Amino acid sequence: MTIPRFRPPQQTRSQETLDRILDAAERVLEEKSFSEATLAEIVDRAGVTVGAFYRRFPDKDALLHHLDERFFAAMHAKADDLLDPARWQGASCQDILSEVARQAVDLYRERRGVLRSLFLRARVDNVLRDSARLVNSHFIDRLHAILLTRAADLHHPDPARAISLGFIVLPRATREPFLFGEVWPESARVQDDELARELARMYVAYLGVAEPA
Amino acid sequence: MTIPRFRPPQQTRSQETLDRILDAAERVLEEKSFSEATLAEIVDRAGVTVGAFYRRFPDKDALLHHLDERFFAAMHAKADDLLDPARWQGASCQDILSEVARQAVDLYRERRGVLRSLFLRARVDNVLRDSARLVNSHFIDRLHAILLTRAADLHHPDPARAISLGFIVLPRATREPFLFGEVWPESARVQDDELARELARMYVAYLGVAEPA
DNA sequence: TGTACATCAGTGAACGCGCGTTCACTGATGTAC
DNA sequence: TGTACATCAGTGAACGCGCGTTCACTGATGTAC
Repeated sequence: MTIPRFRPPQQTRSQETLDRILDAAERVLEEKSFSEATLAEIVDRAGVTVGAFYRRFPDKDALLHHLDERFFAAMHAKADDLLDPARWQGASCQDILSEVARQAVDLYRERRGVLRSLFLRARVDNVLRDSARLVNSHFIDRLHAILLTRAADLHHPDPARAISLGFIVLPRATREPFLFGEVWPESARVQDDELARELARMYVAYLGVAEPA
Repeated sequence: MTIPRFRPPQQTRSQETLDRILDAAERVLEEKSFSEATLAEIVDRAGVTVGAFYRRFPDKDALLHHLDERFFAAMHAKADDLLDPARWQGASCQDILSEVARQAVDLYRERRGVLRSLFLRARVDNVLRDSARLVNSHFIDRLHAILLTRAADLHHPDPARAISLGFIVLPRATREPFLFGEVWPESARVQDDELARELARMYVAYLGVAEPA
């Protein structure tokens, strides 16, 4: 696994080219895996030629690493915003987890392309795997900080652990159809709203939140 | 998507060769994706040459379709066995779902290689996608048949739907780390036993099974 | 129970296509005086 | 405010490697009489 390198642009012209390449790449990745997506197609959509690509990136892999940096910076910020304790003063577990589930569904629907490629590549690329772990770790820490102040309401024998496990299950259950397609029969198809609602319900039930009287 | 073709062997010698190729393929797929796995490596491990491969299969894709047939036949049989109503006479939801969760974890650990390839390919190959849907449909039907006789115990507003959704979440939550690797930090790592136990607990809690007094 | 012939099984060198990468070149932008 | 020069940005044809696929061939197995 090579450390991703990247030559920063010196002129505004090249910054625009760079953005166009990255945007084009994301668009191609909506439909194709990273190895199916050819450089020819990407630069074509960006309206440049291969030479322009290799002026910015040492190789094709570096493109993915660059998408990774952009993406995980955004995710980190999202964790800070969504799971800010101040935001949830006086809110119930139910309130919090409903919103978390909804955000998760939206995220995976909107950025399925990049996410699929980053996710699959993380299996064999240590750089990508580590950044995924870091951001997941960040989310779990912040969720703990919020929910554990409500630990008295949770009837699971090990609330801290249950918060972690529940938060592992949530994205797994959410992203699969967006990233890899629907393998369930028609009758078991789920719309976004129902999915978010029921996953939140499942999480809440699992934690053993006391029913409001 | 082409219909998979397969020339059946006429001599026992060639049946052995065929088995060796399939076994070798499964072994290679433990570590690599289907496109990373080269025919050269597969036939090498099988101790034959490419020509022997092309005597049996029209192309590389047909290999995956053949693995698919073997695998989904086995899964169908497993559904019949595991979810046989007679087997669960007098058992609680808790009993049933614990066993289902345990079996799911075992399955995905043991057959991760083939499953990963079949799963990823199902996104773009209608034949594979349809056989996945069929077997999933079969599992859900049988689970309904068993659990709905206990519907009176379930406090979820729509028990039938909850059974379906819970059974969609279960394999999603189970297979991800086996098929695609662990993207969670050390502290959130889960062993097989705990995973199976907690997923069963989650499923039961979600259905709203009445606590035993 | 041999013998002749047809069919099946398997070999491995050669082919060719796709795709990432290179490189000699042209044009654009910035800088020194 | 021009002019000369250096550096940056981008072009696109050509290269080469990897890998799926083909094919002329040898050897093994079955069948008819």
